[in-house]
Amino acid sequence: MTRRVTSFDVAARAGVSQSAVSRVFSGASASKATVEKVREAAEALGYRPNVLARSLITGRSRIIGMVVAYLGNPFYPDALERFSREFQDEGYHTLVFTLPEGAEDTDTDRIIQQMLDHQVDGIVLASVGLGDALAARCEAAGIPVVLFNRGQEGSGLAQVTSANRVGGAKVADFLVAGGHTRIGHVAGWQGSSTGRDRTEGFVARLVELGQDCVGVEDGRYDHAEAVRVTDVLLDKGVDALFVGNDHMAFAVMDHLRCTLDLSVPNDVSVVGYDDVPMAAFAAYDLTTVRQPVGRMVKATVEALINQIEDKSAHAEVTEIDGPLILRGSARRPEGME
Amino acid sequence: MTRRVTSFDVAARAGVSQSAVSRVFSGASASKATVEKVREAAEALGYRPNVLARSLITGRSRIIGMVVAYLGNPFYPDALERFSREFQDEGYHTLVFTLPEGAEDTDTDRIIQQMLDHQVDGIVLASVGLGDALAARCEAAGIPVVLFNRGQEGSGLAQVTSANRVGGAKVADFLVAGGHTRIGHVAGWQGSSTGRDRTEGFVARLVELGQDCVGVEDGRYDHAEAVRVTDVLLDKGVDALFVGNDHMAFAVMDHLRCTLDLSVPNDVSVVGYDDVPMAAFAAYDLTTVRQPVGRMVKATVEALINQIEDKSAHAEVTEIDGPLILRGSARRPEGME
DNA sequence: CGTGATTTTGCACACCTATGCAAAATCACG
DNA sequence: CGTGATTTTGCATAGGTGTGCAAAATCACG
Repeated sequence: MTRRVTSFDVAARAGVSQSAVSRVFSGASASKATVEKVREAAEALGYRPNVLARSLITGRSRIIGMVVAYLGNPFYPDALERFSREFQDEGYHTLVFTLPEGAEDTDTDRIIQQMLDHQVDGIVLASVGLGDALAARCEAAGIPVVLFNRGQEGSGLAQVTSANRVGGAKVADFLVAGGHTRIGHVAGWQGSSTGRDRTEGFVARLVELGQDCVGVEDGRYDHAEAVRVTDVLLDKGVDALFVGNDHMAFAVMDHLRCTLDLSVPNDVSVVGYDDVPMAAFAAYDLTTVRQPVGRMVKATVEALINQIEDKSAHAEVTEIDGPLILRGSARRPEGME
Repeated sequence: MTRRVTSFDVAARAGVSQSAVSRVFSGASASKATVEKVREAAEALGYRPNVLARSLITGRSRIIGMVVAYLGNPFYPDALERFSREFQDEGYHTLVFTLPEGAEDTDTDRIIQQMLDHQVDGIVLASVGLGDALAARCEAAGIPVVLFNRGQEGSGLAQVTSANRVGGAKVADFLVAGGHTRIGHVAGWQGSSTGRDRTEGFVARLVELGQDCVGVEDGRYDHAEAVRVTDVLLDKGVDALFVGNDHMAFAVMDHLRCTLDLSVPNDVSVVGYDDVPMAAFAAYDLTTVRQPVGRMVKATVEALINQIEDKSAHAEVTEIDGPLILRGSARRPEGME
């Protein structure tokens, strides 16, 4: 294994000083002639700048810390893949941090320390399940943070979500227009902003339309829990269910159809939230509100990089609207294609 | 923003030299007394060793490069999450690299360069879709590599897969025992070892049992393609299908049931491979061969770390056996629970 | 206490690049 | 060509740690 080739080697061969080489590769000013000589020598020697040394001295690692929790919900892998691509295209890289199951404060602290240790330039918190404490600590550490698919009121943190309240309202409009009169809601986890917002927008619009929600039960973004509370709502005689995300909606549909032998949408209409790829599978054919992952990711990346490169850029709150995707799991209003 | 606290600061406060501090934190020998003093001073100042400086000098980053491609198949997010956890527990971290859609050689080169730039200590290639060229180049770069869920014969590379041939054979046994006489196969991508091995084990066992496979069609691990070739096989009058992975099996089942209005398993039995979480969903209730992700990941991590810490450790080829999980998508033999 | 064996410690340097500063070179222009 | 303005270049140092080497300290033991 031969020694690494350094900027000194290149300098020697090109007949210039090491700093000249450094300047060429870090984009500082240099004369045409030197740039040429250095490029040539570097090419010949196979030189590449040492990222570690560079980071050490500039204090910028070009690494983004990405904290994820439940990749079981297919919305997140999709997002993660896009994040990785986008960051790569911007010259950054993605260091993944996974929070253990029952994340304690001590775990949170460890994760943060590790991110600080690696001197990440920015952090994406990509999961509704992440506690407020984590976000607060990241902020306190002076590293730019963007919350993805998660809000936190009054925190002053940058955040990107879909228009959850509006989305909830769209579902209310749709179900009422479809002639449903006993509408229930398997809510997303009420400890999360997405869960609360969707519920809030949904219930508020129902009331505006002169209906009362027959029941709201927290499904906690969990399969088993969603099934359990579905039974509770069925006891109240619902004819339509708005479920807080697609992942739970699948469980609810399975339960209705396979366990209880009910028909969806004839006996009960089901509407989800997210529009994960699986929602389009024929077995579910789920009517749902689309979260525009692509645009959400782009907005997040942009916001984060802005903060990193221009420290004065202040935190922005972005909400991206998504359409209701009409499929077969919910009865459609007359004449609506 | 206050300056970082360095080993010199700690040394000053503890009344020792900087090297003493270094030794305490890198686990070298030191007297009880100094360890005590240094620990105390470090605690008081909130000192943490600078990972970059450390990596720069030791040449080891404690970062693992993880190359993934299609996170659309839920098998991989699951694996990724586990990898991240396992590596974290071992004091390593996971830098994610995503290959663009139509990965060209030039893309591959760029990824490799980026991994070299970051001086990753090891690499996990976690996707059947990754070309041989990538693996070869990683190897050539002198960095330990382990192929996850992907083999490459005669390459001398370490690899961890499930027992794909055996798994294929299990499916053959099961379908024949179930009384099927016209068995077809929607194969996994034949450009990948997993695809080929499953097919090989399956077909070989069928022949052993005195049956001929009615047809083998490459589904290329793709939804649309799987559906297309299913039609081809149906034209040949199959009464059972072994599908190369669960992801395709879902598409096949949707097509059979929802488009063609056939019954699974009454008209056609379907068996998959992977046992992703979704296979247990009631809508599919898919009989499938389980890939023991947990054990596969552990084996991969172990093999990689062995190679990293003991350069003399040579590449091992690990195959982990998984059971056939009986569910409702395929007719069961008499008396089999 | 004396002597040799062993452990602990500090010094100085290596790792590789970016950058402030002043000298050198180039340019513009009368 | 002369002079000042501007660009380019090299020198030297910083960034924070690990580690070989020799000196110092400790230990074992007669």
